[in-house]
Amino acid sequence: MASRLDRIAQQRRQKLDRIRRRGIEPYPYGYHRSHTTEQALALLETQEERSQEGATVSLAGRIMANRPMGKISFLDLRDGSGKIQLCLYKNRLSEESLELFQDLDIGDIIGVSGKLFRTKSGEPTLEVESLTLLAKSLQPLPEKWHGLADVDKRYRQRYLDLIANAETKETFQVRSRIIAAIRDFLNQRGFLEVETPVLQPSAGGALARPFTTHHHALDQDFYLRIAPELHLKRLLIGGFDRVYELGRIFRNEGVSTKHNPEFTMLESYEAYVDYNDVMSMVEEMVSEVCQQVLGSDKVEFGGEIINLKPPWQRLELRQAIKKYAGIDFEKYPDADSLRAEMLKLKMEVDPQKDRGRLIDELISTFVEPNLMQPTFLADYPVEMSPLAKTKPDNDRLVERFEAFAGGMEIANAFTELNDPVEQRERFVRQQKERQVKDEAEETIDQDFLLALEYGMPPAGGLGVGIDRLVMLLTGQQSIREVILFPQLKEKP
RNA sequence: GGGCCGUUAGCUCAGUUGGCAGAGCACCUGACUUUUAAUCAGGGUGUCACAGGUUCGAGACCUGUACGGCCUACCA
Repeated sequence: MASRLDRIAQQRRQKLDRIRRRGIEPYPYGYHRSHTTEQALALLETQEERSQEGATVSLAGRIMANRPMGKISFLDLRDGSGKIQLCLYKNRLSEESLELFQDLDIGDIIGVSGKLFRTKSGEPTLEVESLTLLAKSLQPLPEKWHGLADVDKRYRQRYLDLIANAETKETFQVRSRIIAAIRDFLNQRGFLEVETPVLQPSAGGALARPFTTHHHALDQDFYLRIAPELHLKRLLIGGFDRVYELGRIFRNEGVSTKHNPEFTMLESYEAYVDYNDVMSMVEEMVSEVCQQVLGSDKVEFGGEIINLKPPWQRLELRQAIKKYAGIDFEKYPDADSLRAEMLKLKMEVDPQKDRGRLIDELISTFVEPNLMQPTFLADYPVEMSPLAKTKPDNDRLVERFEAFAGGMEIANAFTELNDPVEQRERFVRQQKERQVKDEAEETIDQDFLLALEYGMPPAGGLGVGIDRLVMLLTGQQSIREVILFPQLKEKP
């Protein structure tokens, strides 16, 4: 709503008008800078080493501070690479530049050229000889010393957060490097990066409520994908032996410090390996990425030092739940008996939950919070994992593991089920159970089942929650701190 | 969904027992030729989130609403 313009914005608009009246374009099309501020600092050092005269350089960036000292003004200029001090001698500037300077504010984006020197106190400085306005700022920046602390504002106006808080900028630079390092790791191992549909006629590969949308020309409803899994497996069938996708997926569920409705997932599939091989790959990948991005394979998270160096602890799920909850789920082969046992622990148990979900609750309540150091939990009940292959000697368990660190689940992987008949049975059983409980009906991806019938090589598949991995490596306790524009409720 | 906490100037925050709306930074005016959280002198720029209620009087107390945070619940 266009309410009353505040005082500062009004003053700045007046300055903007004055600048225009003098025939200066306040939003020109470009500026040729010769150096970034970082390069300029390096150049000054080189000049000093060789005792050279300062050459003229041109820089561009945002004015971050102004310290007028009578006939001299010192400004801080910031660009993407860093910042440098500017020095303006008012009596050495042209009248035109001087007039322009009077109408500049902190926050304006300018181009400057002049010679580099060092002040008495040793500060690298550019003496401004010419001054060009590149963009007039009409809004005051957040305060320079305390920065921007209002969490709501930091997320809704992330650009201000990035300007005001160096740590925020650093977090997202690290995020970018983590993702690049993951790509490097997988590419070097011969994985092919692919892209599969976000819009899907049936949302499979995970059990989560999807977002729905509609395509007008086709007059057809679509789901936003909740996982890329079923399409990536089609590519294994098509003959790509190693594929991965790094992309956004969407789940229409709760929002919390560990959940955002859209988040970034890595999924990889490798033919002719099983979940043990994937386990080795995960610990190598995470520790190598960490080493490459942070220069260490240890990170601090929630006040604890987490050592990501392989090998990670391996624990059978059954033993882990025994250890932390005192329940051996193998002794309770159905939901009712397991629920009764959980009630003895004074857990509030949802009577709707099936055995798989009860076990999941045991994991998240008792086990997950204890897994600060990286740990693989292995061998999950088949009810929890309809896409995973059962163990050769036990058809109630599947070859699946989840990786935990910092008390969070960061990866999920299994030996992929490639028996088309069994896969169909598992889907049908799952669908029946869901219908009994009157949950949203899930359509079976018939096209995927058809694809499986052509033969999928035995394979190990992996899913990694990139946002949570970034949280772990940057020490952030909220997923909103590692997503540039997290989902928030619209302000009225 | 439930519980607790928060919302005061552009930003960061005070505001006592209910009694004239405050500070620092930013901004405006002036001084200052090596400052760097520059300094000095002067200036307060506000729908106290919103809507009701109690009261002679509400930023404060009560009720409701919105948004946010934390916890919890939900969640392959």
